Amino acid sequence: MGSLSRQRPAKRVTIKDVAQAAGVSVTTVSNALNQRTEAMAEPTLLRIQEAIHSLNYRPSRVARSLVTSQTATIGLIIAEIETPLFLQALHFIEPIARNAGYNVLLCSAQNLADEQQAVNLLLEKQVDGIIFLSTSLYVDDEYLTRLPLSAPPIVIINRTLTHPLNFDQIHWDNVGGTIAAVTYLVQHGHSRIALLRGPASRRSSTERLEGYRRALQQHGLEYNEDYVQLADFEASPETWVQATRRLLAVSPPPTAILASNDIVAAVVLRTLQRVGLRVPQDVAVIGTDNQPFCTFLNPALTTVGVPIIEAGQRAIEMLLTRLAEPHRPSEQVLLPCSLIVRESSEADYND
Amino acid sequence: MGSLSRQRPAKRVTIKDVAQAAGVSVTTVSNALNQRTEAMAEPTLLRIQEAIHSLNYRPSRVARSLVTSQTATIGLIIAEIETPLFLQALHFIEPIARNAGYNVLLCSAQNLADEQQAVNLLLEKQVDGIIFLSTSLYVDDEYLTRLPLSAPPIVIINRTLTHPLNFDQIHWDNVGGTIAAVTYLVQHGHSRIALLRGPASRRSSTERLEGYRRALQQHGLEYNEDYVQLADFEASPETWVQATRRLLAVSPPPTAILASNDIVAAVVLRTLQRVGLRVPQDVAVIGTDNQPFCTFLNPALTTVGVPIIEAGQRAIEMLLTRLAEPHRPSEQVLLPCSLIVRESSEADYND
DNA sequence: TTGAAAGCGCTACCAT
DNA sequence: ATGGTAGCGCTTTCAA
Repeated sequence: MGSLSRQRPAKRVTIKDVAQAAGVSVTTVSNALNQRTEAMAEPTLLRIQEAIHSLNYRPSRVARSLVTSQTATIGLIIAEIETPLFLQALHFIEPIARNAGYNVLLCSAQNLADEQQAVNLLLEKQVDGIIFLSTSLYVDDEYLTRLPLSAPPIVIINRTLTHPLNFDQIHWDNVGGTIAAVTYLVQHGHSRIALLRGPASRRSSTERLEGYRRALQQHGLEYNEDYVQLADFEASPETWVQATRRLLAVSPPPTAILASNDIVAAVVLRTLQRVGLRVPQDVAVIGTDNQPFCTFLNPALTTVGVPIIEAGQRAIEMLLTRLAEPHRPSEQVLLPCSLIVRESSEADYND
Repeated sequence: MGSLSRQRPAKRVTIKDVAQAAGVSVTTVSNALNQRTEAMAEPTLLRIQEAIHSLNYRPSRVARSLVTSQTATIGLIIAEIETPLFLQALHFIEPIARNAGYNVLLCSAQNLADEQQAVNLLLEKQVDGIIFLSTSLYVDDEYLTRLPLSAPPIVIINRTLTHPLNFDQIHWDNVGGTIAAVTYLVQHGHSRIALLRGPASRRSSTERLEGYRRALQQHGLEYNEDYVQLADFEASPETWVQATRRLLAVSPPPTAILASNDIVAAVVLRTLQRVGLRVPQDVAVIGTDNQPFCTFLNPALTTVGVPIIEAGQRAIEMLLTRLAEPHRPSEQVLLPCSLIVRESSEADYND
């Protein structure tokens, strides 16, 4: 835990001090603090408020939590805190939680060990609920089956559980999103559609590849492995450039490229433009994630949106619902990934 | 506070249960939990560990906090949580805090009322320290002069205080950053340098305008008000396009444009390219903030970096230092804003 | 080497 | 309409 050796400059003003100053009992002060004022004499309440003011008193939630065993805080364990997309979810989760009277205690966790430590900590701090915002990397969740009975409710976003666990869960439909993108391209006359796939270690990459294959099949197009190249979004941009060049070297070259995420797509855009190809007239480009910067690329990037905001909102709402109704059956939600059409795909083909 | 009416499914296992199971006193268990094991008999310790394991016990930090009056958590009040740049600071603050044994409790605050509420909450939750990550909007901080003596130490990032308050503070040098950008442009042969300024309500915008004027003067260039247009980054992108067009309509038009932030710069880039101008050969463009996407624009964007990461790191470090040494004098840090040269400015001029 | 008991600041029950 | 008091789960003297 590190060494927490420090003296607070001044002793805290307590409910006792307030009671004494107002000439009432602590019970009465407590009642006043908790809006149990119906049966309270006006002047008493006033004296208490006056005492609170003049002593600059703030009730201790720590003491309150000890007796109520509720902390009014929710733990958020975020795996990919370096990804702006995931961090962005915070922007929506925090206000909803706050409006419901909860604060968010943030823990980032890069791996299983971090994650276990975070969970332990949140249990020790007695948070009222936990949200996992996960990567699509496979993580062993065996330890989650051994939580104490007193553990708070848990909501899991974007994670395939490896053990039977009946938590509330939220996923998004990577397969469906990719199918939507391919279908859109086919409808605009494309038949030579390439996929820059992400690393196989990610469930999301696998699912998108799956969606790509299925969509081709649906539209009676042949799967050509030359049109599928690895563009690992964790590797260097130079590798994405090379992957793009490999696609362009195929004969005949693709007329549309699905990129493994929006950053890769931006680099693809640039690579195409630098060899003199026009987007979308010569090649259409579609990204993945719908990061904010998509709108101001040149051309603005068409992309398969990951519903991270909805996921964050739903997660906190599900948690609040469960807090209100602990015994309701657990819920599984699959959010759609929808195609957001912008300029980088807006041309029709005939070849 | 909302209504927190809920029963925990199961009673918590307490230190008492552990003591009983191990056949020792709670004191001894407490000693074991807090590594005071020097004078402890081996078998006793083993029995305790065994009991902890089999009961699946987690000590309550709430109870611990009540007696130690330390919570091992730090409050972060973040004004512009919607800005990826500010959110990004979290990625660096959280791990440092965690390594030092602290968690981060997050509060977003859009205005003064939010902020006051957040501060009150953090005081009630008895966090060990508070970091303010502020906008450059002017906010009244009178209420901060009236905090109770028991209030924890505070570190303030990016805020000009309106009242005498001796908190640790971190700023960054917007004036210097803009001077660096203009100087760089002058050295590359530019003399017609335009500024898309941000809204006057922001200190940062005012400071950048100030830096622009000073730099022109330093280099013996005349201030031409036609070269200064408003591009409010809170307004619509269409207004930035118009501001850019106004600059291009000036005779003679500028050969370089400093944008109010990177997003505006991206739109400027696109606007220039769409009227057939090449960047940087015809016009150089420089952004502000150094957001991650700068690197994969086409051309990659030269920008004046805002040291948000360093600010976050320094803030948490300053807080930890103060926690260790409460009585050290307060510290004021001014971090440099340095020019990050990329492709959008890499051409020399002679006209 | 271990234990008993006071007390952290509050809530909640039971009195009056 | 208000108060006394037990007790939340832990740490921390002080004693044994």
